[in-house]
Amino acid sequence: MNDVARAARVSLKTVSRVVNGEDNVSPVLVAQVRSAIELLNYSPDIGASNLRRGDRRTETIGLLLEDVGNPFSSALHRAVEDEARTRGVQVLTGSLDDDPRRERELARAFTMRRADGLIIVPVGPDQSYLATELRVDTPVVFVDRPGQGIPADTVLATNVIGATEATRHLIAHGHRRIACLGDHLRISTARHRHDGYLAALREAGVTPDPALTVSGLHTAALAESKVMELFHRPGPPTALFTSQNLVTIGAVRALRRLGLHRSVALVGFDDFPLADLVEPAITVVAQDPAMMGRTAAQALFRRIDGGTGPAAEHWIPTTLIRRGSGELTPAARLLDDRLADSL
Amino acid sequence: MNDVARAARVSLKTVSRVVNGEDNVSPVLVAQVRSAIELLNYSPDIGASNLRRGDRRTETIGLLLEDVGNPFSSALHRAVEDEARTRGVQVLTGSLDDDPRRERELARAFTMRRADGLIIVPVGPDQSYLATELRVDTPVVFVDRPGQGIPADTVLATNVIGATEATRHLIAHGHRRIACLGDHLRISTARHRHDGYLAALREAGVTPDPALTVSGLHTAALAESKVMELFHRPGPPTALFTSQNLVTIGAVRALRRLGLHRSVALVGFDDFPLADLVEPAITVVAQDPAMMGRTAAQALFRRIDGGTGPAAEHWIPTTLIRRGSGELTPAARLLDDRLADSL
DNA sequence: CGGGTGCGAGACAACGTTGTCACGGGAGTG
DNA sequence: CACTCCCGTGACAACGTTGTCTCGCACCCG
Repeated sequence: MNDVARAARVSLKTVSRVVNGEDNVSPVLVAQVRSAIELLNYSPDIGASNLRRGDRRTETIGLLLEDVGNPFSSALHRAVEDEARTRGVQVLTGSLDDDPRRERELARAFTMRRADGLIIVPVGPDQSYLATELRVDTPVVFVDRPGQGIPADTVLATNVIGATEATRHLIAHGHRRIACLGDHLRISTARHRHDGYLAALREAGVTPDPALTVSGLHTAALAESKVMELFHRPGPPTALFTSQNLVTIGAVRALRRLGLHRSVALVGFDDFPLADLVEPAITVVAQDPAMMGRTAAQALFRRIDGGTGPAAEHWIPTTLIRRGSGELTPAARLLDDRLADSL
Repeated sequence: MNDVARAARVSLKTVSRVVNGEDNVSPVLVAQVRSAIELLNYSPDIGASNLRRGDRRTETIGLLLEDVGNPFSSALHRAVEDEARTRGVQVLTGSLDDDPRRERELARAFTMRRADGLIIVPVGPDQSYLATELRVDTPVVFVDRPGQGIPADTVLATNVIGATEATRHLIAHGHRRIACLGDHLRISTARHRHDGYLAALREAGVTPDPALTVSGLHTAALAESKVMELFHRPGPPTALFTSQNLVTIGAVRALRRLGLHRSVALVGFDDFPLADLVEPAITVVAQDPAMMGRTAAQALFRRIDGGTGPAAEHWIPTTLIRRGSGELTPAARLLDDRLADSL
């Protein structure tokens, strides 16, 4: 900027005025400065600018996701980016991989870069570290899972309701032995979806069989092998409720290998691309990750812009999408067996 | 930092020394400073630090993707992040949505934030603007597509070879009327894949039918309708080569609606999740986005670390994955028709 | 015992930018 | 014609941090 001032034969301050589009600079000097900027390929340093400025905005926010590579996270990411873009704000991203240490590291890294705010899909059991790790007045919004130990706006899917609806749907199709497969129950989404499953059973007067709940599934491969196992035991289920993306996919693979994909009903929580193209198409309780991301970003920017008031909870509804796999009845099993025999 | 110095009753410089882990500070003072830092929740400002520092590293890089939400981009993103993580570097991301204006805007935004380097999936026809938009010595790496107008390391999939292999595979299964469906031919990947398709036809002595090349497909919905159209015209193909992810998915949907999914062969360029679960499973020429991202990041960090030498080209090989859809023969069509009649 | 050496610590300037204030001159007012 | 006011411009300090220089002191060697 010094160089620009020299080249344009004006003071440093005048260049600053031109760059920031302030009033009261004569058109002649503006032109001079502009051409000097052009000539020297000058690019303002937003960091140095913040240093001096009163308001301190880096126009950058941090986004801590489970894994930028997975569909749910990347849909969320995209929505946050779109919302940020309308404000000229850039997004720093990081994957947590279920590692609380990593969560903390990233929060620190983004704080050192003076992010204006953070959107977090929390993985650790406790986020109270944020109170000290963050600078005062750095707003945080939690998405997908509630954070613990620090009040903050939170955006959640209606996990219990959605899971209840999924299970109720299976019950309505005549199922009584319904398995619930999901991640560790210490993860709030998995727990809430399991709660919804139990609620629907209770409501229908079905006594839950603990042998039909499998938790701790966090990869498709693991889910696949556990489902295989489930069907090699006595008293297998006639329907599956899979409470997460990867688990659903693992279950589909397992049912296929077992030749049961046309006879065992399946409803998954969280939609995924191509769910409509497999045979049978997969019935799911779809979340709306785009809406969740948009809502979270809007909440964050409201806080960044000085919004006050107690921490809010935003509930994003889920939708049951009937595609076929969830509408199979227990009878289909018998029918299918006969069909298989006839070939 | 001033406050910390006061609280620890030492000079500013001593705090700086402790924070940066420099030698020659007495253990007593180190402890004092540490506890003052703890007490005040002090967090260093990496921006201010760079301002003074000689080397000027923000430990932040920029990543310009097609769309953070699509599987190819997000796999790339993940690999770049992993590579950056080992170096304590954070990643700023942005989606370009095929908009050259956006490409330029983001390059500028990341430059203002003093990113140490940029990894770009270029969309514009010309990247020479980078020469002026970027600060000198900001390295750039292009991925997936070559950039024009500025020399830079480039990471590319073996598009021509992969497309040739895909088409050859279809020819080997007896096909002669093979359609090539893809994005605008001004996009280099689409063009190269089309070139590979033509090369394989030529090699086999098949005269390409221009009516079997459809370009300009950039969404699954558009691809779906164009494929439908293709089969409502006289002389339809017996096999499809789809040169991109979304086009493949659109084609699968179309074939299904037409009831041709078991009789018209299909090989897609670029793998996608669940390609193995649809019926028939989709044969693809898989790219290795993780390898591409890793390679790009490594190249970038080499430059950031002062690596010199002429711009390098890195070619990442593709792999043909046979899953069923690409192994259907023209005869399958007849067989399928008869089967359909018999039901 | 004198002089050199090395180590711990601080003072100060500078990085790129902007807020604040001051200054000079032309226009407008009485 | 003197006075005020406003407009365009520049000088200067300050933001948070670190490189450079200096200083005082303890230690070692001859």
